[in-house]
Amino acid sequence: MADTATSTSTSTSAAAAAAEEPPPQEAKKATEAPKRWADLEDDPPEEPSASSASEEKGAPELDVENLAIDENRKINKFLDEPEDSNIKAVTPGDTPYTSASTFEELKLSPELLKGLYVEMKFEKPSKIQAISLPMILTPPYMDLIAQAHNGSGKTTCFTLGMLSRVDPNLKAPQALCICPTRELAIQNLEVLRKMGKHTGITSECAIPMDSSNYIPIYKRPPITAQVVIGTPGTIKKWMSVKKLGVSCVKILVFDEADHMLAEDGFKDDSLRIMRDIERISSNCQVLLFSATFSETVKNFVSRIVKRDHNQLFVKKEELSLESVKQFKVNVPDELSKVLVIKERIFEFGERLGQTIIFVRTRNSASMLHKSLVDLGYEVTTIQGALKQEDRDKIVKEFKDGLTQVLISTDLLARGFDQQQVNLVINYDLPVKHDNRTEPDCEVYLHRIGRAGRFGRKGAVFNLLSGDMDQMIMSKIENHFGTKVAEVADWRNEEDFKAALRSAGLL
DNA sequence: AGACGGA
Repeated sequence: MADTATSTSTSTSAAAAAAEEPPPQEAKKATEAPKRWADLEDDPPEEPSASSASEEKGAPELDVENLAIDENRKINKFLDEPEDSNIKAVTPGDTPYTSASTFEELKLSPELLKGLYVEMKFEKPSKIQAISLPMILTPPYMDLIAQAHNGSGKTTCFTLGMLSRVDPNLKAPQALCICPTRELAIQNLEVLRKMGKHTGITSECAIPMDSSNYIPIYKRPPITAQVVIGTPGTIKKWMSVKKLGVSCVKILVFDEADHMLAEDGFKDDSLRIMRDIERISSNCQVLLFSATFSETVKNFVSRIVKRDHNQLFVKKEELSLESVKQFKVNVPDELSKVLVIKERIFEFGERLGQTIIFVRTRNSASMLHKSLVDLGYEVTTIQGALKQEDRDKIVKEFKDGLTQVLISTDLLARGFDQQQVNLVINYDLPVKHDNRTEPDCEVYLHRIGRAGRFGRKGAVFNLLSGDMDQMIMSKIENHFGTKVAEVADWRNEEDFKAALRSAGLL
């Protein structure tokens, strides 16, 4: 699996190691030796303005806050690696974190190492893991805001963090992870159970029970699982009826944190949970993970966590995955979108791997579903109004490879990990809920990240009908500083072939 | 609008 993303020595770090002139007897291993980030500051000189957090260009109005937060921090370097380039690390003071080139360096338990190597088949930490895990696992266990590319292994970071900080002998909830969807909670729990298989650590999913075997929480015994992963409503509920005690919780994770802490409906519950836990368990470590943190959210969340915290950020221009080729397809009207899918994409059949088609509303999900089924295609559709049993079934069928094409609302836009997905189709572009003429660039990035997991090849087709779509698309391109190639003629099969070929899918 | 709950 490419999550074991290689490279511990890069051109920059090798150059830096050479520059520091290690003692002769160690020279041979110089590029492998653990390096303090501070050792790497002789990297390509940063612009003077980049030496403080105010380097965020075009945001002078944020400077005061940024400086207040960051003046005692140190920007260590712009890490430079192909698969996860330019992660900017900011740590308070001089905390000497060492990037971990192996899992052994992290002093994990033998049981956990076994899970990593045998169950997960990992070899060494990916970039984001190498940087974030020492921050997570080293006392004084500071809070962390971590941004990293889609499919780069964020889940492993916080899952490993939770598993290694739990005391196996203490039978009480010690780690909590909060996710925006039930599907993501389930998926994260599956990863944690697999990784922690040999540790004996217990875990439970905090999502609403399906109607069939429903037992109200107040009739159930208190939760004793050591790790609890779930959705905010249910976790809040369990806490409020005293079935989920948090006095022993020492690590609290927000997956898709920008969404959890900024979005109405999530924000209140998330903050409430965080405050309640911090009141009872004062030194609880908070980890915020996401592929996206818009400037405003970044600013907001850095004030939510403790003043002394670590940050890892990626420039938005560097966030689009190189391995996933994006295309735009101009079509005359909504109806021809179905034709494009039918005649220009489905014609390639299973050669493209699995496909997710994103739509804006539940309604258009149903409509598109019906259109494609009427044309004789086998597609499934998932959205939040379905019964949990049906949601589970559809996800399972897709993950088992039994279905090829899945229509989804933004329910699956974030975090959904299915490595066989090579193609993402934006049937509707992601737009802001309060202003549909503006793109939602964060959602766009998450959607396209469903393809090309762990560095695999992938393609995205954005179906555009009309001037509005084209304008929104160009705003997305401007935001990420990318040029999205155009499929010249939607009726021309060769144009699509060429696109898919250039994406490496044919 | 869609996700989160639970009335």
